[in-house]
Amino acid sequence: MSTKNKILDAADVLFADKGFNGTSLREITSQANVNLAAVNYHFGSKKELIKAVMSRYMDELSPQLESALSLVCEAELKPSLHDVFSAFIAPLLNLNEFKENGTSTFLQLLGRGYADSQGFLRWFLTTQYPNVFTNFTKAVKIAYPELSTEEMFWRLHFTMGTIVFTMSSSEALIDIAENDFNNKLDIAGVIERVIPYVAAGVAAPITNH
Amino acid sequence: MSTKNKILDAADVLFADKGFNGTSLREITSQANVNLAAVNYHFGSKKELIKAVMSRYMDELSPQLESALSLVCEAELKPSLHDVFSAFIAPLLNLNEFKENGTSTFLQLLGRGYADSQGFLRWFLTTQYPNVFTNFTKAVKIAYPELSTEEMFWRLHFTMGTIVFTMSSSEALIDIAENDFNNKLDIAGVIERVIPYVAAGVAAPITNH
DNA sequence: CGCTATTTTAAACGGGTGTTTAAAATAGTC
DNA sequence: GACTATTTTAAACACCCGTTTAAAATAGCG
Repeated sequence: MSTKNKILDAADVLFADKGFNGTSLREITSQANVNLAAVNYHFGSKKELIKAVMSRYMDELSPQLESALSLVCEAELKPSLHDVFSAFIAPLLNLNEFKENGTSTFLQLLGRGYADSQGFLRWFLTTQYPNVFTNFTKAVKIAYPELSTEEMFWRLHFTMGTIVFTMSSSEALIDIAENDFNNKLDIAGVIERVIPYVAAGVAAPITNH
Repeated sequence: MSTKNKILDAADVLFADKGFNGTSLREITSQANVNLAAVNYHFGSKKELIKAVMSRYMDELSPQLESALSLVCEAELKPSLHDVFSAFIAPLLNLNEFKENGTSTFLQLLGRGYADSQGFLRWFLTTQYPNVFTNFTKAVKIAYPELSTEEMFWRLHFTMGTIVFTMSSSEALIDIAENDFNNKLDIAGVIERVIPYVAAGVAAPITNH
C-alpha cells in the first residue's frame, strides 16, 4: 500500500476517535509506520490532510447520495419525509464496504468537523459538495411543501446536529445501551432508531413565531 | 472582582468559543488580566478549572430545572411532551441574567463537553447532577408512557444531541439565517424553533426493530 | 507596628506541536 | 549501468503547552 494511503487509513481512525486537534501527526505516522515528514511531503500540511481524509469519503458518498435522492424525488408517489431520510441509509452503510467501519468513522468525522476548528470544515464541505445539500432540501420540499424555506433551514440543521452528535458519541451510547438493556446494537441499529426521530422532527407541525 | 471569578469569566467564553483543548491557559489568563500561575494556584489544574466553569452554571441551573420539571409532573392534566420540553425554557433563559449570554455560552459548553476529552465531562455531569436526568426521564415517562425505557434512552440522547449541537453552532446559524432570510433571531428564537422539533422527535410513533 | 498567611508574580521546566531541511535511499528512464 | 526524479529518512527548528518554583507583594490580625 502506498504511503499516502497508509497515512489516510491511520489518520481517519485517529481523527474520528480523538478529534482533529486531539490527534498529532506523530501519532498518525507512527500508527501508519511511515516517517513523520511524509505527511507534509504528501499533503502539504495537517489541514490539507484533514481535507483529504474527508474528501476520500465524500467522493465515495456524494454520487450515491445524489442518485438516491433523485430517485426519491422522481418517484410516482409523493415521497414521505421518512422516505427522504431513508434514502441516506444505503449510501451510508455502503461506506462499510468501502472501508472497515466506514459508516461510523465517517459520521464521527463529520461530528468532529463541526465541533473542531470553528467551522472551517463546514465551509469546505458546503462549498465542495453543494449538490448534496441542494438535492436534500429539494426532496424535503417535495415531501413537505407547507414548510417554509426558513423553517426547513432550521429543521435540517437540527437534523444534521442529531445525526452528527449521535454518531460522534455512538460507541459510548452503544455500550451504555448494552449494559442497561442487554441489547447489543450496531451502527445500523442506531441509524434505524434515529430515522423515525428526525423524520418526525422535520414533520413537526408549524408553529407561529 | 476576585481573581478566581476573573478567570472563570474569561474561561467560559473562550471554552465555549474554541473548546477546552483549543483554549490555552495563557489565552485565558491574559484575557482575564491575571498571572498565568493563578489558574493552578486557585484551581489546581486545567481539568479542575473546566469542572469549576461547568459547576458554576449547573449549580445555578439544576435547582430551577428540578422544580420546573416537578411542576410539570404534578400538574392536574397529564402533560404533553411539549410541556415537558418547555419546562427547560425558563431556567435556561434565566442564565442570561446570571451572566451575559449565559444561555448560549452554557449550551455551547455542554456541546464542547460531549465532543472534547472522550466523555470525562459527561461522566462528571451525570454523577454530579443525576437528579436532572432522572426527573427528566420521569416527566417524559408520564407524558408518553407507551415509550419503552430503551427507546426513551435513545430519543433523549438524540434530543441532547440536537440541542447541544445546535447551540454550539448557533452563532454561525443565526448569521446564515439573517443573511438568507432577513430574519434576525436570538438564542430564545432558536430555542423556540427547536422545541417543536425535539418534542415531535420524542413523540414519534414506535417502530418495530 | 510586626508577624503570619494568603495571593501574585516572573521565570524556568520538561515535553509536545507542526513544519522544514538536507542528506540518503529508491524508482524510473534513456 | 549511469543519470535524473521521486520518495524516505533523521535531525533540527521555532514555538506553544500545562505545571512548578521560589521570591515578592499584599492582606489580615493581634
